[in-house]
Amino acid sequence: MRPAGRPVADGASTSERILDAALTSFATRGYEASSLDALAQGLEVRKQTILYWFPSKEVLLEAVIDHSAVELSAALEASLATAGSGWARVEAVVRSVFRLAARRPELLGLVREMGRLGTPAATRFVTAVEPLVTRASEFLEAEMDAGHMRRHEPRLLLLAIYSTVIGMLTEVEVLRAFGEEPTARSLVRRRNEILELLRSALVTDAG
Amino acid sequence: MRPAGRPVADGASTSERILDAALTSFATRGYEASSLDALAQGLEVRKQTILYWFPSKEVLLEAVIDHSAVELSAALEASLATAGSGWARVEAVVRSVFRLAARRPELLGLVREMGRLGTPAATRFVTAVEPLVTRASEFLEAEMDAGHMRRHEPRLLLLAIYSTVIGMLTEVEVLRAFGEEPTARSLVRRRNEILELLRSALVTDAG
DNA sequence: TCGGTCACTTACCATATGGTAGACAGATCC
DNA sequence: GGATCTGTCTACCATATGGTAAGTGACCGA
Repeated sequence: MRPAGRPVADGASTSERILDAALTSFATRGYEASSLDALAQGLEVRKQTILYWFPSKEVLLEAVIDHSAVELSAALEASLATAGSGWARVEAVVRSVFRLAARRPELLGLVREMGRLGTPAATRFVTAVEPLVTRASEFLEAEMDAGHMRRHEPRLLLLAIYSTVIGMLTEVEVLRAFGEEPTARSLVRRRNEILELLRSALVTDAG
Repeated sequence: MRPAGRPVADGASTSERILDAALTSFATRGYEASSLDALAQGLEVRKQTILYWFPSKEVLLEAVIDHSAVELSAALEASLATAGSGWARVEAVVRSVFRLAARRPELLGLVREMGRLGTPAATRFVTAVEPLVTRASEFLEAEMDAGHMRRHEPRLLLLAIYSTVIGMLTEVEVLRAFGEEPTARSLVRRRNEILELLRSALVTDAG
């Protein structure tokens, strides 16, 4: 029995730990399938502690969405801000998405979960990510104008890149279902194939 | 109040209607988030009728998986059996996947749901689809041997194709979240872009 | 030292869930 | 016409769920 009262401040705060565990659970098991009880048990805390920080499960979801959108945006904004232009810069961003997928798969998992969650949640997420999408679109458009890339609708292009990466996540799941745990080597090779696929589809001879 | 006793035999049988509704619900809302009550209500039937045909929710899931695997395999085996070789035949199969995604999105949605469902369910599905995967792998390998396609590990190649299509499904969801209902025109154009992407990545000059 | 706040607890509650037991009505077979 | 089988129903149950109310102890400022 853990005593009541103010806890020892070891590492992450309770609300942060809740957010993190909720993100993982929502992204892997799904929002509706995640129970507050199970969440609390994993955190070695009572369910009411969760409801103290986030007055309802829906509010918790919104907080998870906002938090994730910020983290996602920060990670990608950083790579978007790197120097360079043309394909090199696109490749840098895509590689950072790969890194993000390896380091925080829950983040991309949550994005995938968006389709399942209703319009309100999806809208909230999209709104939070909108600035990032706009920046990326503008960059792509500039590159097309400069003749470095084939002309595409930039939003669709982003979606193509995004869905390719999401697809790679799914691939890993399917491989596991086939009982073949992908090796680090094979994953790296696969990434390079995907990059080559994107490059050949996007870049002009001048790029 | 619908009377008890034997129902009128109008169209699909009850068990088929249950299977179909369950597939849709499992694929869109997820297995755990789908309640038997809600399912029954949609079918204008009591929950116990579902439990009469499928003695537990888990058995229902297994039936849905088996049923879907058969339908999926049938649709793709048919297109695999078409004449032709090289890229033309690959394109025929991919196009049939696109058609399937348009006609029965639940089927591909269930495949995507597999990652969430535990190992038993995923194993069951993979086992049921295994012959199809083997056939497709053999075809791809033969094409590579004949020099029509660049050399890849055929399973990874299938996964690439699969994840590209799954990705396109996700794209539509994201577009909708952005409030942009994709038009039939834009979807067709997108499909052609994806086919071109695959072609350029797979086919050799001799293909 | 003492009241207040903060972080977390126990004690409940209404509802929804998957599942069981058994009644009941129509069809079928003898 | 009665027994039986089939498909659906009503009645019920144990458990799990999201959420409310109220308590408890540690810490803090006056």
